[in-house]
Amino acid sequence: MNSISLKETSYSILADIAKAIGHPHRLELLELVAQGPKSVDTLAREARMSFANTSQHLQRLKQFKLVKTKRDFTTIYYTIADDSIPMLIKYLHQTGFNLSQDFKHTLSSYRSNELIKTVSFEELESQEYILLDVREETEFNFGHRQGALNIPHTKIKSSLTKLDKSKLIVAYCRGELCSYADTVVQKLTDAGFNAVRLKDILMTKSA
Amino acid sequence: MNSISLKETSYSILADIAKAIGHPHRLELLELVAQGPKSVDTLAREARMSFANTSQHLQRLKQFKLVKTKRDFTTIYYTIADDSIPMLIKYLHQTGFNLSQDFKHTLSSYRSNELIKTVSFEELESQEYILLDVREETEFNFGHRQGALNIPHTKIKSSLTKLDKSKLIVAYCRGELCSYADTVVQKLTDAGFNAVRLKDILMTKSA
DNA sequence: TATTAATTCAACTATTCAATTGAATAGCAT
DNA sequence: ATGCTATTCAATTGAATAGTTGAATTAATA
Repeated sequence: MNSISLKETSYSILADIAKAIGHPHRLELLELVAQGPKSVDTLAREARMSFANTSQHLQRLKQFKLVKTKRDFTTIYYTIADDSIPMLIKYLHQTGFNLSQDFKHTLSSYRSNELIKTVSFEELESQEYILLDVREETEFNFGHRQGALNIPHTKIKSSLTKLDKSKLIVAYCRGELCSYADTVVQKLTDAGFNAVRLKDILMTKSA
Repeated sequence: MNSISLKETSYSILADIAKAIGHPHRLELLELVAQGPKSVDTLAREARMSFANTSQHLQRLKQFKLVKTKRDFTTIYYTIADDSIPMLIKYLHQTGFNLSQDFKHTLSSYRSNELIKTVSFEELESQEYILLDVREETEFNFGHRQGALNIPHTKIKSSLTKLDKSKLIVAYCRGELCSYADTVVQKLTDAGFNAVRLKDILMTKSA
């Protein structure tokens, strides 16, 4: 193999990976499985895609080795295949943010319009706050930010007594495109809490 | 706009960027323009693509705002549109390396077979060496690693007297898929120099 | 104004990708 | 062996992408 065909082969492999993430559904599926093992049924529901379409996209991700599978009796769980993939998607978000005014502004103006404040760790400084992970318990167990309290977004209303009204509540979920933290911030604010959403995007297993 | 359509819009934008880099030719063109402004003619020649095809791919990259253009009389120069793009491609390389045995091994076994030693900065430690940038002078001027000497790969044979045989020569070019540094290492070794290729991949403007 | 250089656009053909529908498969329990 | 649950596969239709050929456009020069 000479250096030209080597170059062509190598670029083709990289292009295949980029194509694998070059569809909105597959990007979302990857961000979901990065939070922990999930079944096809769970992924289809969370992402609001048809079952067959979800399975088709998962086959493509599997074909290019971005996901791997583990069967538990009749249920097949999909997981992220390598820790570099969430990093790659993080940089894709960064590039999207830098290149696309639509990407940059529609998210922030939506949150601004809904009166959802966002905050980064740097902005929090030494201020006292409760870090609230609103993902499912299985996702929290798979990996979460240090010091976070887990209250799944569906259970927030029935868990208000667990929270201290004197402290700032900083909620996060699966990434910047996940709206569960938005919903939680709104509900907590309505209930008299001082609640904001964490800005930092898609995290690795343990922060 | 509700949160679901916001999510869909945002993922579509990110997917478009991923699709834009989801072709071997476009990946190569991006790595070339990351080294400094280049004309269509130059890009077609360097990448060994037809002129029309090169132009078509550049239009697609421009459509998704990964490149921008600047006209100098009749010549149009293409440049990288944002510094996050080389970072994104760097992570794509990392993911390719982690996921694909072919990607990981064909490059290193090719170099191993051609007796081209590779070395990283960490491995160099405090050893004395000459850092040799073998790209074109225009690329070197656009940005290069600190302390590097520039001898374009086409001029290496006529520049041997510029190099100190008592020192290790560490050559680099545009990235891990660029073979110019391979060629230079071979020629220098044949001429009695102790020459290796730098491992670290695609760099930003100034190291 | 005509010519040249550099580049983009349009049309065509071939190939690949995406969503849906329905069939087939895999594993487990009875 | 049969039935159930969960999932994958195959075929179809339509959309999107890729490379080539040749025409058209843009800018500068004579």
